[in-house]
Amino acid sequence: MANSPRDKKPSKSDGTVIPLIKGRRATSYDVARLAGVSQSAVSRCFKPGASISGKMRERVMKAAKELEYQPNAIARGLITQRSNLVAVLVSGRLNLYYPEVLFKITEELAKAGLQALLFTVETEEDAEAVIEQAWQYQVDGVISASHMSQAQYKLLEKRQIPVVFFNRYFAEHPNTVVFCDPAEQVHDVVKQLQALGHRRAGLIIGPEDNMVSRERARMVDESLKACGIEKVCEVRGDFTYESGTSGLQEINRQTQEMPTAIICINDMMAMGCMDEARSVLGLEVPKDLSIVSFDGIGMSQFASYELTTIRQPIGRMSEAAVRMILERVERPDQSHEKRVFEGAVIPGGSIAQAPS
Amino acid sequence: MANSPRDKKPSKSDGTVIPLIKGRRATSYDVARLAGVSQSAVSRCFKPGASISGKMRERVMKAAKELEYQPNAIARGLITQRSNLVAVLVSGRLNLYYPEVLFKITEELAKAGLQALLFTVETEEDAEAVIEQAWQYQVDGVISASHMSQAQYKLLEKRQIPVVFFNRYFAEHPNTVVFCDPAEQVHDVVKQLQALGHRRAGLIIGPEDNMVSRERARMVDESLKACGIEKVCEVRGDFTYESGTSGLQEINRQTQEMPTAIICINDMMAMGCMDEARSVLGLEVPKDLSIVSFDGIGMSQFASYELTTIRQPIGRMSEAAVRMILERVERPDQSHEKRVFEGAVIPGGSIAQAPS
DNA sequence: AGATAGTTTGCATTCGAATGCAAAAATGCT
DNA sequence: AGCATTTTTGCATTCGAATGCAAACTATCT
Repeated sequence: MANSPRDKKPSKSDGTVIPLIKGRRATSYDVARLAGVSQSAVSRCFKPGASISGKMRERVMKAAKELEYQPNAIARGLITQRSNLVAVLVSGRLNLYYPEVLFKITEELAKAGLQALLFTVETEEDAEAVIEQAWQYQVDGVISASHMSQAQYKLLEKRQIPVVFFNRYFAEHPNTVVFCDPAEQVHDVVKQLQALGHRRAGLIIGPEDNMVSRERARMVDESLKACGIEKVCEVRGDFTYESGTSGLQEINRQTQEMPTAIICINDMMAMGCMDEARSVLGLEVPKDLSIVSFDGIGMSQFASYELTTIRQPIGRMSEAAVRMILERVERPDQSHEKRVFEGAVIPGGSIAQAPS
Repeated sequence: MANSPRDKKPSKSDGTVIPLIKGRRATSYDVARLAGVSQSAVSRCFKPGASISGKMRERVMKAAKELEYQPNAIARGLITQRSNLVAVLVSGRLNLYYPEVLFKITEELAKAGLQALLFTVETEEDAEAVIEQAWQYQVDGVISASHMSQAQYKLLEKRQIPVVFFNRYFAEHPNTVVFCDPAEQVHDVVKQLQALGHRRAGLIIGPEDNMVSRERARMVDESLKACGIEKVCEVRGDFTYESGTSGLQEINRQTQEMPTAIICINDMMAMGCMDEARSVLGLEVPKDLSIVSFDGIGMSQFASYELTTIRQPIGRMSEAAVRMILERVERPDQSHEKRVFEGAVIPGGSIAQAPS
């Protein structure tokens, strides 16, 4: 066993370097042979901070360049127990909040030298399968912006895979979270509505099991109460545009007299709501109906909508999520942290004086 | 060397199974030990179609379940030379065509047991870095829906990494491609414009280096010529909403008299264009200005826009792309294939009789 | 120069699963 | 039962990089 395994490969024993067989990629052994050094030296050249002399580094790098050598991340992962892969769980549903988050997170991960392994998750059953997949791939961490049950979270915890929740968390459990708390802004916006003479509002909320929706709805309820605005109706949607349109119809059906303001729990539904109001119910927005919402996705500011909405600082939140995953990977036993960002009101053109 | 390496791990030599040290994941050796079989047997149990008896499978599976064993995809990848990872290159720019494609592709990959390694690419320099990353991760293939130079493609080819291009290709090179060719539909739409009395059209195209834009523009030019519609103006955008708004402004500036129809090379720009026409230039769409475009993204059918657009069958195209990657991975020497899908006109409310 | 401390380097082993080969077991056939 | 086949199983090795340890250098100081 004194010989390196590579010596069994076709190579003249006199040390002459033979060309790589077509398609085989250069390994650290190939580079070592060409540079006339040991494989360990090659390895160390590619490890920042390793003990290596300038001369050696130069020789190795030259050989590496010649062979177009790049360390094999898979093999590295095997030995270091770090894959540098992070599973990112998002919903594929057409709620355009997700792509924005996803792209931001991917970018931030890339900056930190990590790769995003993308999973789309629609239900908790999906999450089940996804978690197993992620586990097989030895992901260093999981950023979850989509469904995940408590049991599933516990499983990941037990397996010591750090999880960062993006805009969701389990109150009963310590967990690492990035969150946007728009309480303040909700209050501002509702006060604005009040000042504009609104006394009756409708609410379009999200799925029952969705925590963001529940929280936002709670804040809205509180603020409405505090401002003396009556909630005349509450209907449930699923965050999509379509459920915004049907939501408004539903409100229209359930009330004898339409409320003067609609609060939607996310922008997509608000857009559906606005379109429905204008093109089907023949209402003018904001003259006849004011609409406000949450998220502040890019689209919400298109001239057709110009929503008054409460923006989440997605960029900062994504950055935070990646930082936190990194930290938890480095120091898994560190205690959990919750980073809560404020929202910000984007004053749009979707609210106005209440009609009399 | 007669002992399995695992025997060096803390385990009583009498064969008693000791509990896993906290956090260490079970390996095939652990399962083998617990089940009293060899590691190879365990491995074979998880390989579909391997030669194994029912009794053996049962025993192993029981032990595997107990230890929550799942094969380590990283280690497997190392020995099989297949990572089951596919790099997906998209643009992170706010062109909402990408998220749709991305989510579809991810879903299809998952069905085939592959994982999407997500990369956002804005420029060819980005592509450079991304290709190196992908190479390090031993991806089995690349699906590129974003920037990639010919040199970069050649590099991947040389490294024997199959590439499937999504809506782009190099004419000078054999390559595997999924493409949407809307020539027929362009002709239909332009004829419709003609029938509606349009004689002067403006064109908002995409970046010069973008092949989809070039091709679409070429088809539009041809059809316009064939239908006797004059192209009064052509301005360049970058596929974003904003470049649609500024594009229309530019057209307004460049022409003494506005054209009666605008053809946008993608939906996002068309939406910007439409909003600008309505809210800034005070034009009614479609009464004063007809707008048509390409892609058929979800948003384009929102009631505020209802674009007449030429849809790409993204679902089928994504499925095809994944199939093709799989095929090329299985049989790398197979000749290339180009799958060309027709577009489909979505008749919207964004065109009407030309004003006199 | 010689002793000492500090760097660099190479050796050998390790990560966890897959697989060619040969041995062992099960099956079929006379 | 005896022999030939076929199917299962285990052994030993392999994939490619990282790393603890000891050996081989360098640099420093007296």
